[in-house]
Amino acid sequence: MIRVLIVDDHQVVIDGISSILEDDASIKVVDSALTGADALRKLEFCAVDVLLLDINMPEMDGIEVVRQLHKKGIKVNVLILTMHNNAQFTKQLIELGVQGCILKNSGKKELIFAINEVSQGRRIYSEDVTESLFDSLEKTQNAVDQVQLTKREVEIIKLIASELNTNEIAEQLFISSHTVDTHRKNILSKLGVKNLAGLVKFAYENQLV
Amino acid sequence: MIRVLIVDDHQVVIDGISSILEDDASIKVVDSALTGADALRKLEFCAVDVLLLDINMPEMDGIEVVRQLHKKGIKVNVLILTMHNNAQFTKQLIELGVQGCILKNSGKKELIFAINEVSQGRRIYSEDVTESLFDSLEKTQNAVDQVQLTKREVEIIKLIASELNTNEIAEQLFISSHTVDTHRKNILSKLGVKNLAGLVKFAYENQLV
DNA sequence: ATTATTCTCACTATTTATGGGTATTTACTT
DNA sequence: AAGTAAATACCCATAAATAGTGAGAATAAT
Repeated sequence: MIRVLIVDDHQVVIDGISSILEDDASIKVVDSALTGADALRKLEFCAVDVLLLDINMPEMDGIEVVRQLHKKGIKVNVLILTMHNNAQFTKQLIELGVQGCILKNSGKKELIFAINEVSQGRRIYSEDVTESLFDSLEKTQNAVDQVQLTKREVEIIKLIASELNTNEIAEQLFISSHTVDTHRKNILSKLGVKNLAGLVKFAYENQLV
Repeated sequence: MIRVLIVDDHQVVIDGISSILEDDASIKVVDSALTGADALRKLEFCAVDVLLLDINMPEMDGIEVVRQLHKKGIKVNVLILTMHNNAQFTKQLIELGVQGCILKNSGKKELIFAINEVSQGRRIYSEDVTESLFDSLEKTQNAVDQVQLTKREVEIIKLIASELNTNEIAEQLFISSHTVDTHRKNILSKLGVKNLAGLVKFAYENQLV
């Protein structure tokens, strides 16, 4: 028997999902909450296997709820319900260790299947979601080929990104610090960024780290 | 009929894969190459639907081959063959727009299926691979919770990462630049990093950007 | 009500980074 | 042989960041 707690700011959604899950003998909706705060409260006293969590909620959104769960040391399998399919968002969820994420327009079968998987500690991300994650990862590249950086410049970017200053880089490469300075200037102008921060950003977005 | 070009630095692997693919009527191995450079040469004159590409090769590795393909404007569906299952690596592949990636110890069926999918322009990443990608994404978080940053500090980190300097941040937040300076100092010491570069790195690794 | 944290501001001093030049040597291309 | 790109090096000047120290005011927590 899988005990589920439903969290959504709309009672109709809660009722709808409840009625769907009622049909399944292996799942029991033990409680529900209309706010994140309420969910956290109930999770402290109520044994729950799967937390069915809406993302878009006023005041405390789903992500914040998960963060609080971590802070309080409450361990529960989380299945996120979301309407949109944003990649940046998905990334965050995965990084938070959320077990699963399905779109709100998923069918009854998908929902029940997902709850079962998540309750076993397995990961479930609907195809649309992973697809959008891949898409977002794809975007980043390209820039490094657009900008004509020399080998030496790439080398120096990496060293800058690893927190070395001009002198340290000069020592490591056995060249004058003046030369490193020149390279820095050229890099900044080639990348069209204002300062070190922009440089490190570029390094990150182009996997030079 | 799917035309395949096999690239691997071991002739035995090429022969092995060839013999597997021979059994399938819809796939034809048109040629093979033992080095990345040779593969690039052959791709210019030979019509190929799917490039079956080994990653670990001396001199020019698979990733570099894909980069060169982009540079030369050669468009071909790439299916990567890999032995290990490294996440950082997978990320790079996805970012390069590689259609698929399967482990060398995959079975015959998986391989043929993957080639078919990739030839249609669809994406195929074996489960192990995506799993490891998820794992790596999960690791990054935590740090932001470990370090006790205040709201203001997080706010300032974001502004620094977007290439604003101290004065610009002060203007934007309607506070003195001295205050921003103090925050910067506290942030650097809390994060235990040496300079701006380390700060921006932290921002990136913790999705504060 | 008291404590603790956070946010705020200031001063000095030093180190680093940035922006503007110029110039030489090497290696590769045509 | 001439031209070009890359790596090297130096100068000057200014802007910005880092380090150290101290301290008042607002807020949240107990």
